[in-house]
Amino acid sequence: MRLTKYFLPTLKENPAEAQIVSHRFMLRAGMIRQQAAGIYAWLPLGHRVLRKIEQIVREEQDAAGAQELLMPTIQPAEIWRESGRYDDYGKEMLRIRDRHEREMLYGPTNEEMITLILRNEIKSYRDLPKQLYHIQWKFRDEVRPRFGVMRGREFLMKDNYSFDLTPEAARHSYRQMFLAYLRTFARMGMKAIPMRADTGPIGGDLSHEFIILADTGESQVFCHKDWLETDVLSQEVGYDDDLAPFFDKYTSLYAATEEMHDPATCPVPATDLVTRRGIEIGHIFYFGTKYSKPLNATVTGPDGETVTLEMGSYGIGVSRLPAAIIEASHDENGIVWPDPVAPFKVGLINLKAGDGDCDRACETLYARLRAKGVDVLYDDRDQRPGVKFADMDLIGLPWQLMVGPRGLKAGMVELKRRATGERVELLPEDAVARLSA
RNA sequence: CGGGGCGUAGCGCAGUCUGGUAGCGCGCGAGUUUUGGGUACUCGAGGCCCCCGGUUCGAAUCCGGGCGCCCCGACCA
Repeated sequence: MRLTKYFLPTLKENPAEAQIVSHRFMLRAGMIRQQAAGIYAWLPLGHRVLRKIEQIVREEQDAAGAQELLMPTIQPAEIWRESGRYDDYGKEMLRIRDRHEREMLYGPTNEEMITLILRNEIKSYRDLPKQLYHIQWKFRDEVRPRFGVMRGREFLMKDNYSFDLTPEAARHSYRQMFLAYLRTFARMGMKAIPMRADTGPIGGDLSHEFIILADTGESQVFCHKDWLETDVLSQEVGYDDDLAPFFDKYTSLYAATEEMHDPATCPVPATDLVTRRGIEIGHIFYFGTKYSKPLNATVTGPDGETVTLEMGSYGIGVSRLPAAIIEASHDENGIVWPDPVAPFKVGLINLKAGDGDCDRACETLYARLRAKGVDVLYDDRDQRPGVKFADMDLIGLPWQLMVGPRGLKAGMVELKRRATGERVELLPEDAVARLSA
C-alpha cells in the first residue's frame, strides 16, 4: 500500500479526550474515530489489526474443535423473558421496538439464542458434544464508557458456547477452551494469565479470567513469578488428550485478581509474588444447566432418559485486544506491534521522494516485497524524513526499511527493528530476503 | 448512578470574570527554502463560538432550559 493513496489520518497532538496510552495512540495513529460515547469507527489501519486478531482467534477456536456460525445482533425480547434474564439485565441492555411495537434488543451476549438454536436441532446424546462460536458485535449500555475501545459500549466479541451430556464432559470442553485461550493470546505476542474468577451474573461454579499485565491496567492482580517465565506455546498437548493434568498444572500456579486475593491466606511467599496491573481480555465460564434448564434444552440419553444440556460460555473481547496489546507493547514514540497482529509487516520509507535514485530503489523494493507476499506500507509522500520517521514509529510496524541518498551512494539501505531500535545497513536484496524469510 | 469538568477552525487551546468587527499554535492549499528525526519564511483557505429561548442598541461572553463529551468513584468482555 502506498501511503499517498492510503487513508491514514495521523495526529501530531494528543486529543484531549484520550487519557490512557492505547486510546491516545489509536487516535493518533489513525486507527479509530469516535462516533458517540463508547462507539467507534475503525479506520483502515485499525481495521487491519482487528481483522488479524479476529483471524488468530478464529484459527485457535477451529483448532480446538469449535465451529463458527453467525447469530444476529438484534434479538427478540421474548427469549430473554424465557430465560428470566430480561429484567435482570437492567439498563445495560439496549431495548428497542420495531414498527410493529415488538420488543427487541441489541444483543449483549448470546446464551439464550444459541441455546434455543441447539434445543430445536439437537435430540440425542449422539449429537454431543458441540462447541459453537461466533465473532459478532455486542452492545452493552455501560454507565461509563471510557478508555477508547477498551471499555466501549459497542464491542466485537468472540463468544463460544459448549454443550455436553455430562458435567465431566463439560469440564473437558472448559479445559479445551482454557488451552485455546492460552494459545490464542500467546500467538498474539501476549502473556495472558488465567486467574480464578467470580462467575458474576452469568453464574456457574467454575470461571477464569485471562489477564495480561500492563502498567495502565484497570485492576490490581497478583501472581506467582513463575508465570512470567511460562511459555505456553511449547506445550505438547492436544485438544483430545486428557487435559486435566495440563489444566491442574496451570491452575496450581497462583494467580488472582484483587477481589479474589487475600494477603493473609495467599500461599505464595512475598518474594515470589508479583503484584501488577492487569487487563481482562477473556473470560470463560462453566455454568451447567443455568440456561438449558429454564429454556428446556435437553437430549435423549443413552438409556432413553431426558438429560438437560451441560453448558459453558467462553468470551474474548476482540475489539478490546488492539488496545490491550498497545498497553502492553509501546514506547514514548508510539505503538510497537507484535509481528502476528501488525497491520503491515514493514514500512518502506523513501527519505527523498522525488529523487530519481531513491524513487527507483523504493519502487523496486516495493515490488519485490509484494511479490514475496510481504505486507508493506510504502511511505512515498513528499515529506521531510523526520515526519516519516515519526509517523512510522507512531503506527508501530515491526520493521522500517529506509532508503535515502546517503545510503544509496554505497548501494545500501537501512533496516530498523521497531521494538529494539536496532539498525543494520545492508544490500536491498538482502533486506528483501530477510523480510520475506 | 453519585461527584467534578469541558463544549470556540481538522487537532491543541486563548478569549467568557468585566458584553462592542473571533484569535494563537499545529495541520491544510499555493510558493520559496531545506533534505537522514515533526525545517524556516511568504501568501491563502477554513467558524450556525454545541442547540433553543431570554436580557440588551449589541451576546462566544450575562440568565434559563436542553444536548453532547471527558474525568474520579461504584459497576463491567
